[in-house]
Amino acid sequence: MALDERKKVILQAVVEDYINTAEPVGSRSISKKSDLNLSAATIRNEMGDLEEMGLLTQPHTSAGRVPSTLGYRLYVDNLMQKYEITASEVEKLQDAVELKMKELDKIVRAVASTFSNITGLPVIGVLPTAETGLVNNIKVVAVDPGAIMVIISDKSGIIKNKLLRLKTETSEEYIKHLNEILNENLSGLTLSGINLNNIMKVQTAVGENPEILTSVLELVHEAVSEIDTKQIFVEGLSNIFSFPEYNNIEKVKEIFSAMENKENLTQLISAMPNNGTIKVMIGDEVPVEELKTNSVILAPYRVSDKLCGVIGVVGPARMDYSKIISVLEYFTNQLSDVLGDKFGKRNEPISALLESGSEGEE
Amino acid sequence: MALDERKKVILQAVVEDYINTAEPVGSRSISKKSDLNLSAATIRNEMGDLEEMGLLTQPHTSAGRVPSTLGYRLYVDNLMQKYEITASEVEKLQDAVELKMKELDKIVRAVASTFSNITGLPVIGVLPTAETGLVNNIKVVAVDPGAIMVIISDKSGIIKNKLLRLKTETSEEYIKHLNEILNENLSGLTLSGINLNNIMKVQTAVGENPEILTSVLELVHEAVSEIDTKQIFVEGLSNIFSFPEYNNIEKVKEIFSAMENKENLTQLISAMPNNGTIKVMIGDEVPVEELKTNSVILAPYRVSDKLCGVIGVVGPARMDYSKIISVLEYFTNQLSDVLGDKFGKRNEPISALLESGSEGEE
DNA sequence: TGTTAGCACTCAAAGAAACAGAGTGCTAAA
DNA sequence: TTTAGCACTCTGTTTCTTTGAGTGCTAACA
Repeated sequence: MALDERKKVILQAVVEDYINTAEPVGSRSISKKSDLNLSAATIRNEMGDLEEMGLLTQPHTSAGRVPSTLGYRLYVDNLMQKYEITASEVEKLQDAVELKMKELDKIVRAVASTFSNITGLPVIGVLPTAETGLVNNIKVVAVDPGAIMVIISDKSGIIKNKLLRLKTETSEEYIKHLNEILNENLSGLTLSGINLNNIMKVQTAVGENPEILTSVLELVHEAVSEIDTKQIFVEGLSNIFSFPEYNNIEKVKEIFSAMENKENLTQLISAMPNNGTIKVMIGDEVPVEELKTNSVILAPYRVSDKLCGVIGVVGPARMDYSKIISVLEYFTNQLSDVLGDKFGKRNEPISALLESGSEGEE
Repeated sequence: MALDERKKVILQAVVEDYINTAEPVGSRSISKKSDLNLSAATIRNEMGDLEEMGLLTQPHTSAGRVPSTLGYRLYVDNLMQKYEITASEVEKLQDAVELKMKELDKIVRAVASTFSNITGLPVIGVLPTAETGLVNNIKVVAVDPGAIMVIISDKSGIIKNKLLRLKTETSEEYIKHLNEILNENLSGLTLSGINLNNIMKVQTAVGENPEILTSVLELVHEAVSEIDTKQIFVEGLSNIFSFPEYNNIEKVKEIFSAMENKENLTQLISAMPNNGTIKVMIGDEVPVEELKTNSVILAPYRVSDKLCGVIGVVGPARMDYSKIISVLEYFTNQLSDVLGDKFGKRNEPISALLESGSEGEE
C-alpha cells in the first residue's frame, strides 16, 4: 500500500493531536480539525490503512488511534514542521548563561535546567569531559599555615583543584621543591601513566616528608580521573508529574528507579553517535528496558576540540519532537559558542582583556 | 482520667504496632500480641479511654485506632525504648566517612546519604556554615598562562576558591602586587564589610588593569557570601515510595513539590533550637503546611566552635522514632568527632604528620 | 469492682451489575 | 470514491451489594 499525500496529512494530524491531548485520536476529530474536508468515515478508512501499515495502533478495538514507534519515526523524519524558537525562549537561555558566567560546570547545568524548564521534561546531561586527561601542569600552593592546595591543569583546558589539610606546617622551600619535582615527573602523563613506577620515582626524588607527597599524589590521581570520567546528571525529573502518562504511582516509581540507576544513564549516553548530530530514540528504540515507553533525544555540545558533553531530554514517546529538537539544537549550539569562546580559544592574541570563569573545582 | 501503667503499655503497643504495619490497630491484635493477658473487650475499654484523652484517634467509626500527634509525642517523650545501634550500621557509617576522607562537604553528604539508606527515609541537611564569614587570607595564583585562581580562607577554617579565565597573560609581579593589596585591604572584613568603599580603595591602590581586579573582587564577594549562606540539601527523597502512605500519586506530588521549595526547607531548619539538642517535630507540629501529616527529626553537628550544620529526616508521622533518634544521635556525634578532629583543632602542635582533606571548593 | 462474652451496629473496601459514550467496521447509497 | 447510517465493541463510571474487621454496649461472671 502506498503512503500517498493524504495519508501523510492524516498521520501528521493524528500524531500532533495525540501529542497535544494524550488521548487516542478518533476519526471524527481529525475530520473536523484537519482542512481536508473529508467525512469521518473516509478518515476511518485511511486510518485503517495506516494501521495496517504499522504506523498507527489501537489501544483496544473501540478506541481511537495512537501513533506506533514507526509512526512517530516517520513523523520525525519526514512530516514534522520546524519549530521556530520564540524570543522568550532565547531570552531565558541568555539569562541562564549570563547569570552564571563564572563556571563551566555551572553554565552547563544552568542551561540544562533552563532547557528542562522550557520543555517541561526531565533533562539528562553529561558535563564536559576530555578524551584523555593529560596532565599539563601541577601547582602546589600554601593557602594558610595548615592547608595546601593542589591545582592540576589538563592539556585540554580543564582545571581541577584539591585541598589538603595538614597538621604540621610546611616550609615555603619544601613546597617549591614539591612543585618542581611533580611537574618534572608527571607533566604530559595520562591517568594510566601515573602508576606505581612514576610515583616511586617522585618519592625518591623528594626524599623527606613522604606522607604529604603520598597525599598529593593521591589527589593528582583523583583529579585526573575526574577529568576523564563522564559525570552524568539529571535535572527536573519531577517534571514527569505533569504528564497523564505518569498519573499512576507504579509508572512514577519505575521511571524514578530507572533514572537513578547510573548504568541506565550511561547506556543512554553511549547510544550517541560521534558525528555530532542529534540522536532521537523513540519508544522501543530506547536501549533501556524500563524506558521503552518513552523517547530520548540527545544532542552533543563542544567546548573545544578535545572537550565535549551531551544534553538531552527523557519523556513520554508522545512528546513535542518539533519543539524539543529545535530548542535543543539551538541550546547546544549556543552552549558550544559561549563555551568555545571562553574556554576553547584562549591562545588567540585578542586585544580584549579578559573573561571571568572558573570550573571543575572540587 | 489517669494514665495508669496499663494504659501506657497499651498505648505503646498501639504506637509500635502502627509503626510496623501502617494499619489502624484493633483491640484484638493488642490483646493477642501484648503480654497483658487481657481480652479484646478490656483492651477496647482502655482504648476508648485513650481516645477520650486525645492520645488515639479513629480514622472512622469501625476502624482500629491510630496514634494522634499527642500520642506519638507521649510515646517519644516517655514510653519508647532506646534503640541499640547495630554493628552493621556502625560499619556503614565508618565506610561513608573513610571513603570520602578528602572533603568536608562530601563527608557530610556521604554521611547523610548513608543515614538515608539505613533509615529508609528522605534526609535533609545543611552543610557547615560559619556564623560570620570573616576574610582571613586571600591568595591569587597563576595556574597557567590563561588562568588565575583566587583562594579565600575564612577565619573559621573554610577555604573557597574561584577560577578566573583570562584572555591576556599577566605578569608574576602583577599577581604578587595583587596579593599584597588584597590582603592589606580586605583581611578581617566580613561580607558586608566588602563594600563599594573598600573596593574603591583597592582599585586606586592597584592602579592598572582594573578589569582583572573587578573580577577578582567579585569572586571574593561570591566566595564570602557562599561561606555564610546556608546550603540545604535533600538526599534520598525517592525513599518515600516505599511507604504505603505514599502509594497515591497526589501525596507523592505534594511532598515532592514541598521538598523542592527552598523556603519550606529553610523554615524546617530554622525550627532548630540552638542548644545543641535533637528536635523532634511530630505531625502538625511541623511548621510547613504541606508536611503536617509527616514528622521531621533534626540534629545539629559541629565542626569547630564557629562551624555547624544540621542533619535530619522527613517522613510519615508513623516512623520508627526510637531507631531514627538513636542512629541520628550517633551519626551526628561521630560526624562532629571526625570533622572536629580534622578541621577544628588545627592549631594544636600534634606530632602526627597530616590528615588530608579538601573542602568548600567551587 | 474489674473483666469478659456476646451481639448489634457501622463503615470502608472490594466485587458485580448496569449504563453511557466514544469510536470502530461494514454496508449500501450518492 | 465518498459518505451516511447502523450495529457492535470496549472502557470508564456509577450504583448497588456483599464482606469483614472493628467498635460500643449490655449483661453475666469472678
